[in-house]
Amino acid sequence: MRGNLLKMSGEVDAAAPKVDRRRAPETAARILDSAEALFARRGFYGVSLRDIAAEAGVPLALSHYHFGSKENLFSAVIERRAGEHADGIAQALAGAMQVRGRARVRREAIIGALIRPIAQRLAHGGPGWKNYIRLLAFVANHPQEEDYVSPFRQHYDSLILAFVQALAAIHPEMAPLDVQWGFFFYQAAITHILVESGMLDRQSGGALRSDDFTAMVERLVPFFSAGFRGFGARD
Amino acid sequence: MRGNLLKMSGEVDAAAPKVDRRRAPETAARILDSAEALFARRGFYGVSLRDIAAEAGVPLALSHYHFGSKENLFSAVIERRAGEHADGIAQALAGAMQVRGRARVRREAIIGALIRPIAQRLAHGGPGWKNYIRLLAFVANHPQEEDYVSPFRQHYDSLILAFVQALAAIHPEMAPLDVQWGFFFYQAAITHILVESGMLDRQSGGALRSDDFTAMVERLVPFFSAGFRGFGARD
DNA sequence: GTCTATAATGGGATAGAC
DNA sequence: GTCTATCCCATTATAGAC
Repeated sequence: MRGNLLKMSGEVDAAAPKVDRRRAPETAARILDSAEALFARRGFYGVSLRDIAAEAGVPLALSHYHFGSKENLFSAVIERRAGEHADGIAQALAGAMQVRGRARVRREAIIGALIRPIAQRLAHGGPGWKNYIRLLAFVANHPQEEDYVSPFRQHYDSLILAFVQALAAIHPEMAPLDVQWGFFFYQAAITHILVESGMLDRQSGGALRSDDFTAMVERLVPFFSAGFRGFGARD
Repeated sequence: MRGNLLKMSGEVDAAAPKVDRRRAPETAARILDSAEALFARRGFYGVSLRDIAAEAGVPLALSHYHFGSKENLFSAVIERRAGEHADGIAQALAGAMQVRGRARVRREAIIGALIRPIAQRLAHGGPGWKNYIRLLAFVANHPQEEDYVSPFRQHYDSLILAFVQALAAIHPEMAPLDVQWGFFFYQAAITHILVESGMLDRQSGGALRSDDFTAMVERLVPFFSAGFRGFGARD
């Protein structure tokens, strides 16, 4: 109704106002960024591909062109950063396992090796990393039977196992199952904290802020380290 | 096509096979039960009113007749048990505040007063209570800006505040903000544990079960009690 | 209060021009 | 690679018979 009548004017529209953004990688990245941000806030079912495309400023069809389906897009969001994220934590753990000294010092190094790389990325990784970490926590709080959770599981289960083994190694006086329970409590707390539900901010009347990760880490490590003492860890 | 042709036979269908379930309260309760179970597993957006009606064995229209909208139904699910649930916890806290003895004993009484009534309902409250508690944890892990979260907030914020004040009262040697951080960590861990994401079961290879709430409570209370010692609580 | 039918909208996905 | 238009189905919600 509009284009056909003007077709005959040929290629005169050289100085077209529309930017030429025929660059697939950039477009795909924009879609991933938007999906990351929206999935992190409202979950897999709470976001439509239309929402994501609108946020990215691209037509709906491009999300299908680049990723095929909504589930694939979700997986791609996880995959984009999973390796780098897990590697950073694994390196921190490796460093912590070299720490020598009293049991308490070594234990706190290991405990800190999980949360410190995460806090670092939250503070200096930019908005993409913030959204990614929030999304990971969000997914970890969902039933693991859900299909879309599987890419998350594959990357992080072995990582957690390595932490439990490292703690068990420096605490031979503890029952291994108690080590596992303790680390599960720690992991559980982190998982809730990182979704930034806003509960702490509200309940404290603003005195404590759940996005003040520096303050949070400084409390988290000694608190959970002391928790292991409650299970008979020597110091 | 079917009913009209037989209409003339009058009221001979006295022994009709279909049960007369013209009892609104029972039907409404069935819808609430199904909604509770499904929302607890897949969240607000992950469940359709069709899913709920099918699970309840009632026509779709009845969910609108009894509750008006999906959001209202969600609120009704929360409201049905919120008072009884919160009262049980408040009573447990009141009992814990009467406990005398060493600081550690009194502190563990308060810490246990949050999780014990919940574990009790999980063990003996029947499937409805199990689903309800899982749903509460699920909601607590969602951004508090979401509209459907507000009925949750209204019931539980003041409850948590009472716990923090009770702990602060028996630990005047602690900085009040540290008490608040510690209880937030505790609450955060519980919030993740109660969604039963299945992480513990998988990571432990089945050695630990996140639905073994008796074992969990016996570990949870001493662990988090010890955590407060890491913040300088006397024992 | 219950139930069938349908309205009205939004969802994921695709065809085909450019 | 990009974009418009559209298919087809699921969704919430309502109208109206019983």
